[in-house]
Amino acid sequence: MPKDPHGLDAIDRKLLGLLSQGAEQTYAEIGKQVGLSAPAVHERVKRYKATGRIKSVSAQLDPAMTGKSLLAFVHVDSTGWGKSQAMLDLCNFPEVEEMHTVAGDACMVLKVRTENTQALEALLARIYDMPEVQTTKSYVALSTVLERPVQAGITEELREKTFQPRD
Amino acid sequence: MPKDPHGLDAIDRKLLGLLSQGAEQTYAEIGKQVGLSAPAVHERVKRYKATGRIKSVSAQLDPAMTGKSLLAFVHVDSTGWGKSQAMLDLCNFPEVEEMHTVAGDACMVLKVRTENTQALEALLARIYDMPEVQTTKSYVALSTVLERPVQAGITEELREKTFQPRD
DNA sequence: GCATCTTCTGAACACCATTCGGAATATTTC
DNA sequence: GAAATATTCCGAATGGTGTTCAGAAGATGC
Repeated sequence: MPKDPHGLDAIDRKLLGLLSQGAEQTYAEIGKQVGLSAPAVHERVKRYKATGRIKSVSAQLDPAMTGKSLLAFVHVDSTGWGKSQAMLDLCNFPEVEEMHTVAGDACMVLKVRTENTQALEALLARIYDMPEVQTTKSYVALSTVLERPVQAGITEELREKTFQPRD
Repeated sequence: MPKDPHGLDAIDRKLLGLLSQGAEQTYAEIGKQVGLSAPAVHERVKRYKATGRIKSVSAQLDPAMTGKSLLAFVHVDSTGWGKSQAMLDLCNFPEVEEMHTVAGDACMVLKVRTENTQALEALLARIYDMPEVQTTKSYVALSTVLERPVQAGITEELREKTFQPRD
């Protein structure tokens, strides 16, 4: 049973992959797909939750079906340290799904989902109201080719194909 | 029982909100929080799945715990139509979580999660190999303030605070 | 105001998650 | 290398929960 550098064996990766794509099968059915009995699957899943590998099990909502048809990434450029209280307050909007501080020519990147362009405009107006905000750049999604949760797999190829310093 | 413009009443929104934040409670417990019996909750949830409001119920993995410590948004600028086959092939990498075509000064926005900077570099090298790709800009996340799935709520304030054309 | 459709509730059932002892396998230790 | 320990697994039993059903309550339409 060879273990990954992250303490996961092949069955673990397969299990996490299956669970991340749908946690509605019974443990017996899942077990059949990985060659384990139901209690064995249960034990492993319990461990994933205890160790934090599985953060939560939750329902994925369809954005369009709940009034969030428009997706946009908003880059915010601000003077000084970007993480102001006013910025953190944006997290209270259900329209704001992600907020990251980034390296690059923007201070923060927001992923927001609004009902339409008007609501996005209103949200942007709110952002511009902050005194420290200098510029925002919005990238409105025209079509989403792919959107999925964190995947279990890793590409070995990417780990190998790196430039090795010569000694 | 007043219905939203999206065919959802107050209980629906509350239910979807609860389920999107954790689908591990029993129907009886959930029902208690919204003032419904277990079978009633079950019926509504079944309807959400049938109508596509709930896309799936799945486990959320911790990126760091599965070897994806680095988060980056990659903007790809390409000549011609961005959605080439080579670009679509990137979806096969578990490191690529999102791919959108956007309006703005970039053609596509990718959300990628790699083990480290080396793996990101290898992925970028792969992108640059495409003949149509002109430029890429990467925004590496230094810290993630907020990251959560699609929320059920909508901010009424954003709908109201829009500029009304005068007639 | 009556008929129809929808949605709820409580009880009954069937299924599945969960627990447990014991066997098999890996890991450590001497 | 073999004994000792720890880990992981399976099969069977059980308690809890999802699920179904019939009937009541409510909403909707004519």
